[in-house]
Amino acid sequence: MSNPITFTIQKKLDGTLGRAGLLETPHGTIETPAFAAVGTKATVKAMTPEMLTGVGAQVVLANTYHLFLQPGDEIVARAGGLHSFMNWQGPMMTDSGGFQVFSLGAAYGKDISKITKETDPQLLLSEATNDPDNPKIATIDSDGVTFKSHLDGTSYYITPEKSIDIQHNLGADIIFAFDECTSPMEPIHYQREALDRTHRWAKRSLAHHKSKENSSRQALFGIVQGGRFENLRKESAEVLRDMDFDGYGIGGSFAKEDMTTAVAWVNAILPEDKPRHLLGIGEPEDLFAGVENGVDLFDCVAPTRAARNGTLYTKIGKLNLMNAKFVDDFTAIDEGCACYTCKNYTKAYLSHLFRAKEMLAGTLSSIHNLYFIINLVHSMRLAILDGGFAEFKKAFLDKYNEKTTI
RNA sequence: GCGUCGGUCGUAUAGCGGCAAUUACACGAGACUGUAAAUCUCGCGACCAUUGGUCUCCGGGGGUUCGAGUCCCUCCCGACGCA
Repeated sequence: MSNPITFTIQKKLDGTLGRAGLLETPHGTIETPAFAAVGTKATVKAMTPEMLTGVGAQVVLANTYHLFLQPGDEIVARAGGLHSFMNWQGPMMTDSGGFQVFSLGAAYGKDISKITKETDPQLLLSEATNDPDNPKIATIDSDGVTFKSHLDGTSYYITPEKSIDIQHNLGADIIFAFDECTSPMEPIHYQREALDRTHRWAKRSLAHHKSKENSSRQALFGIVQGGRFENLRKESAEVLRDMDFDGYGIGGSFAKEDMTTAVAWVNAILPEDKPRHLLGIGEPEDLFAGVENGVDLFDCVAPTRAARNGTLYTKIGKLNLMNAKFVDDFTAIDEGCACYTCKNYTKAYLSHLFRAKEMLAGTLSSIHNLYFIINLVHSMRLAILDGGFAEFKKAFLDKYNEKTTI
């Protein structure tokens, strides 16, 4: 049986874990490092597939939980799979629903997300803690997770096998094992327990996947967890390394300063010849840190969500287009940017679209932000290939972090 | 001319004796990292301050009251009705 994907390292970044490579999938080759556009519900919000291509997107990540609820994986299967359903012919991935274990569980109704700056011990809440004001809608047991649909309240029980079955119906080129994304606030005893569970689920996901014919055309990535703890992260990398996954995801939510170290611990252990995907990471400084530490793939909602909310990336930092000062600023969003939006529109126009609540605001902004982030990661790849990574990183970040008043 | 109902923070509203005063929108700022998100949070009379305080404030003027956006008188303005 042939492998669904092939990963080739083209060049390594000297003195680091970084590398540039080619990841061949049934729907095309991804040049890595690469940034995947997030299309949770089989659409990158506000964008058509043609726009995605125009922005340089190579791969789209959709979501198991959301598509299972709506429209249902059976419908997607009858449509011929995600690619034909959403008219995206390039490579695709699906997340397993593991993130929803976190976002609809421990994080539900709370002010914690993928990267948490808060280190307030008040937030040291165990997953087991139940806040009566915000009853979580995902509850974990040793076998799987009960989700109460955020759409209509119906309860569904998702096991590792169920997640794989759904992902087989969805038909992405790369799928992920069902895991538990934990909060960075969890104490070590809970991380230990959750990690053991994630490892059991990884094994079950893999066994179930391998038992199906789909495993010849869909690759399965196992997901490393372990919170902020070095011993757990390393153990997780070792345990998963010894299973026959096609690649690896690095998951968990982090305190800001923990992300880079966790990635470095893990990637020093994971097999070098398999691709690694850092789940849900996407701010420029984090992308540099990921690439240097051996990450090949990223995905993040930040560029598209921020875009819809009026925040645009530029070489000199982020801009909130809702600010009064942009109302009559007739310059491009990001001077010198080659994207469709920057070539054709001004800040004043985008500002007007946002204030007028016109849909095009989200579209034009998403085009720019996705182009910006995808192009940034692509530039990192080129810098690895031509040997100028360190210089590129310094030049970019110096300018990006320079607090300029516009 | 008579009668009725109304005039409150940019706009629209709430308020029926203890109010710097409700709500929405607008406005100002901030947040957003495997999408419960075209969303959310905060601010929106002024000046000090650490909790808090001082002043100004509900069309104008006068009055009743410990206390008035709220009650009374009067004037101005608007809508409607009758002439």
